[in-house]
Amino acid sequence: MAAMGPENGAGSGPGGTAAHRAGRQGGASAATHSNGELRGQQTLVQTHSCVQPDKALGHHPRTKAAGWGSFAAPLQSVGAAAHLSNVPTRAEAPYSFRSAESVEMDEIMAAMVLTSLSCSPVVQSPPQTEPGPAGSCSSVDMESGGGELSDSGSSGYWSWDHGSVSPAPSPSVTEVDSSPDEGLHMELEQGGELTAKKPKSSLRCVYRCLWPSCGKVLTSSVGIKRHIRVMHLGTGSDQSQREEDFYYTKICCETMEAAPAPGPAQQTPGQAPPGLLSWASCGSPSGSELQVHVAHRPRSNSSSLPGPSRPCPLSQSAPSSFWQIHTEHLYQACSPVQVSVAPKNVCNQGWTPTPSASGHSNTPMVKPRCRSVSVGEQWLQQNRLQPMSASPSRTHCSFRKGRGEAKKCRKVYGVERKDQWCTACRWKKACQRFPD
DNA sequence: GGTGCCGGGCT
DNA sequence: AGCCCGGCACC
Repeated sequence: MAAMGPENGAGSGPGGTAAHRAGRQGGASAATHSNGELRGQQTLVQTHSCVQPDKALGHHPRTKAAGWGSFAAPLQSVGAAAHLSNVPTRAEAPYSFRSAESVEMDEIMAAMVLTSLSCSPVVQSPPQTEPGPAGSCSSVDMESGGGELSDSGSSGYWSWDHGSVSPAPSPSVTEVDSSPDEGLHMELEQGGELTAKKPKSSLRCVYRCLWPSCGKVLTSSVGIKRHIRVMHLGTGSDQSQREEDFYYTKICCETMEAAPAPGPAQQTPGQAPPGLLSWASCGSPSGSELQVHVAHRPRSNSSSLPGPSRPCPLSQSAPSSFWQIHTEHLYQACSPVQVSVAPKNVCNQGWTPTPSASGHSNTPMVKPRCRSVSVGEQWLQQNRLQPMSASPSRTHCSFRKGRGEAKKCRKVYGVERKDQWCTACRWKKACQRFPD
């Protein structure tokens, strides 16, 4: 909340009005003590928040990191500002008999809910409104950036193992439950639930704690109530028991049956599949709800990346990129490159260059034998085309590749500098420094 | 002929 | 595993 302060003034964006109205709703709901009425108010909040991000999306220019921040912050702040501005209104409510402390907490919670809910539809709207890859990517970062504000970090939301990457996405919705602090990402799921209806799915519901900086997700309503009661509301008062419903949200995850090949055939490029695909590159679970996460996952990976470079919808060969990186040095059994998904130039060239950029450029560093890398070699490494992304079968196949324009150590360094060749070349093996 | 590299042998 | 080389395919 403190971070929202400076933004309050600037929160009068295009979406500010809607958010403000949502804030009013949220404020009212916060003061309301009837659960049923609460739900009704929350529904209204959701309705408003569904509209608002679209507006905002349409008007906010997508820029780089500054863009995300500047967008996400207003989203957050708008709700908070709107809510705070409505405190007097709510205070005037005839049934505001709570203690000041309780009211304050309600305000916080209302702001939290509004903020999170207003952010959620952003996930889906970008692919729909802006089919461009940059749009889809940017929106992801943008909204997830907003999520960071009220939650603990960006990368720790999801606890699946990136190391267990498999080219084929495996359906595992249960991983949602395992994450200790999803935070707003669950709202993202919720947003996905609102708009992204997938064809066939089995419904599965989880319950997320809306308490600030908690975000605990449980699979049973009883459990989440107990969690809220014990962890947040404290023992006892019937009031707190009644408010349990307000401090958690039910999230129905539609577990879509795993498609063997999540290809672009089912959906148009630039929509959910991009996220799914790029997500698949990260070993993501596949699921209608999780596709929303997918849209975020790359952010966490690419958050450290400078600029607009981020996974793009074209990342269909991403899995194979991993494969290549891990099989690239099989001959000498070098330590596999820690793939930190560095989608440099990904948006421009698709996925295949990525492995070359990350894998090969890192190769000299990973190799046990240290040597200086010439400029020409660096250029080769960076610009080498990989018409066919290497697949695991590549190491098995013994067919001879055409030489083409491949530059090998012999060509690069010449026979006179044989000591600079890669080991494989010196051994008359397949060159590992400049693999095709 | 030069090159890339598979297959195999040697240490 | 590291090293070396014969031999083959490709250019």
